[in-house]
Amino acid sequence: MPRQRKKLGSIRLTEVAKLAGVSPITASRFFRNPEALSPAKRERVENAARELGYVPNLAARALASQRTEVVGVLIPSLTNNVFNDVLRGIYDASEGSRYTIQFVNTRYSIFQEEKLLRLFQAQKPAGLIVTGINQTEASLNLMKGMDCPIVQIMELGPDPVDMMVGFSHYDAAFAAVSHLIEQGHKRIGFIGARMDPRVQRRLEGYRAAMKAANLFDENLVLTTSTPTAVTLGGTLLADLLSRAPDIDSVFCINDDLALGVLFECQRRGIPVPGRIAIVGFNDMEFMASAVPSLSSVRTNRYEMGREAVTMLIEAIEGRRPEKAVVDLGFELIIRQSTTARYS
Amino acid sequence: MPRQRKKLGSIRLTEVAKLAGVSPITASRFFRNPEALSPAKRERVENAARELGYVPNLAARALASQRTEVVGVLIPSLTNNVFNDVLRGIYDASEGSRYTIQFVNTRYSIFQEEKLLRLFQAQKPAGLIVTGINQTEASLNLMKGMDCPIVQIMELGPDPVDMMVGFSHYDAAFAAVSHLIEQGHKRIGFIGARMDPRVQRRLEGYRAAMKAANLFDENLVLTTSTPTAVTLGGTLLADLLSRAPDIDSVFCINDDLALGVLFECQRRGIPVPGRIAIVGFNDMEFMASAVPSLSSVRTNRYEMGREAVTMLIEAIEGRRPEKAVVDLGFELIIRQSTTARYS
DNA sequence: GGGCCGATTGACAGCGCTACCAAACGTAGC
DNA sequence: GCTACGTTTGGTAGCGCTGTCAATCGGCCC
Repeated sequence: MPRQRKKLGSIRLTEVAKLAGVSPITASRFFRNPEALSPAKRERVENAARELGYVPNLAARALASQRTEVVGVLIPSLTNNVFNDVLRGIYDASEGSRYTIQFVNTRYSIFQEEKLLRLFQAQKPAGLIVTGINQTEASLNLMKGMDCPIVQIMELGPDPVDMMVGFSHYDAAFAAVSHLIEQGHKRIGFIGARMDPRVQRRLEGYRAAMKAANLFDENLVLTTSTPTAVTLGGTLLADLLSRAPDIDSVFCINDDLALGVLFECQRRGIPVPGRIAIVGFNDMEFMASAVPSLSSVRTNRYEMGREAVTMLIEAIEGRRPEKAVVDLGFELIIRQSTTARYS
Repeated sequence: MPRQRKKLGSIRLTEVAKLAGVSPITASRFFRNPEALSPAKRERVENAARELGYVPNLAARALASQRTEVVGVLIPSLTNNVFNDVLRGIYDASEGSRYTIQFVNTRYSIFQEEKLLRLFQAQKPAGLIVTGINQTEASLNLMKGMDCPIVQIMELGPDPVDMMVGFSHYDAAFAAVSHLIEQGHKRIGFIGARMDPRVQRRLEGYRAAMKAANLFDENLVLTTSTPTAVTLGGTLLADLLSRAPDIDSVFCINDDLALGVLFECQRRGIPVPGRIAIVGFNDMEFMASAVPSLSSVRTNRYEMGREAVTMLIEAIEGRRPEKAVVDLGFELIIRQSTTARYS
């Protein structure tokens, strides 16, 4: 005796096929590769689908085809505004494509990342976007074993798992600090928070630029593992000033810290840039508005997201981009906080 | 003749069952409702699964069970930092649960929202979180027809589709403006951007408070449909000043605008709060850091995300929360920008 | 007209899991 | 010991779609 199963009222592909007068498989093809149908049938199926309001069952499709149309995105933080912009680029560029973005938060933990990677692996995603180049050995093996394209974003490195879109944090920091040096600054402080791998590389860039000019002094470097915040910028400046009162400028590893530093200067009546010059990193929108306007290193975060998805989708669909590694560069944006000596 | 299908090497439930010496269906039960198994078998299945590194195939599960463990989230913007905090709360609270968050961006369009809702409907999500209470008629019907719990977030209204977590934007704005009035301000400007439904309600709150004090003047209200930005705050203040040079304070519908207003005042040498007092909205982290520190209305965005998911999951699992509508309130945070007359 | 080839179309089976019911297994009461 | 009842376990079928290969069709050349 046949057991009754709750029959969902939703329209199946078979119904569409019946209405269109074709076989189910032909209807199926219409949704995956319309070009393969003769114009007549194509139109018939299209009309039938529209008439019935057919929506494919993705679970069934995934089960039958052994793959999904999900692009997994592993991002270390939702608090850090930088990733907002990246995500926005990712979502914008994926819109209109057949792919669905599924993003997860690694919380700056490579072990969490590994765990999530394992989860994704089981889901057989169409592609993967991962942040950075510092993965665990196991994660790297996992990624190499997955037969889907992968883009590493945010930075560049010598051994891409597959593809890469980023820029050199080292070079960017080097350029920012060099600018300060050119402006005649000698006691350039470094203020860093969170200290994730990319921030570490900015520190290396700072160190290299300072050493090259024979200006490096460990006392000028102040870092903390605390998550970044505007308020923290003020606190860190206070700490740095008590340790090295003679600083004449500060390189902040992001704009929130830079803004906090500016506010702390205002609070203490320290002229910016007269007494202390400030450079931030990322060039968030508010940097141009501040008084004085704040110099920063513009990074192409939105474009990074866009480019990563675009490359990924091309690769998924068999059109691998010529260049597997894309350097989106950076731009030093010089504003009043490092030039005008007006205050 | 049997057609060969690419046999994926991944371990299936059957393998686990075999190793554990139970039937597949028993193994299946272990993952969905371990309590139903006898302790002995439970352990056997658990060990077998661990040994084989079994990960369930979600597509097959979804197909067989006719439901997914996906929670859909419809958010109007990724640019607006407010939604960051909400999303963060959503992700944090869903972590550790079996549910996966799938979020989409409506771009402040109720038609885009309707389209996405339709998409979700086909996916049979376990639950849904939607922003606000202004949906199209079709969207509302769609939602009522879906047999999954739904939480509307960000604001409150008289007719919840199902559940609601938010606060009164009207009351919050009313409180902020009343505070300015109490401080003796009479020419209180209103600066608004984007003007989405929630911002509209803040405008209504402003209008009501001003009218109640007999201070309302249409010339004091400056709005634009442009997306919000710090720079925009400065521009809008400039516009407002040229239209109503006698304003003694400004209520900004968010903190970015408030910061822009502060910067513009600094640029023009206008003392804050001496000549112009400023109140923002949301109480972002930087408000406390600014010089002078900026008053604002604290809204519980992170908690809103958390609460929404928590209620949703409870409801999905059959434990409907007692209160279907949760008011998370707001708090007026008074700082120097509306009190200290020091500058 | 026949044969060949590429373009379309279709039949069949099965992806991995769970809903449904039935059977087996306790356990308590008489 | 037997029945009654609740608990645990298993068998069967099928969720809706697509991979694989075979069959059919149409056009073209000789």
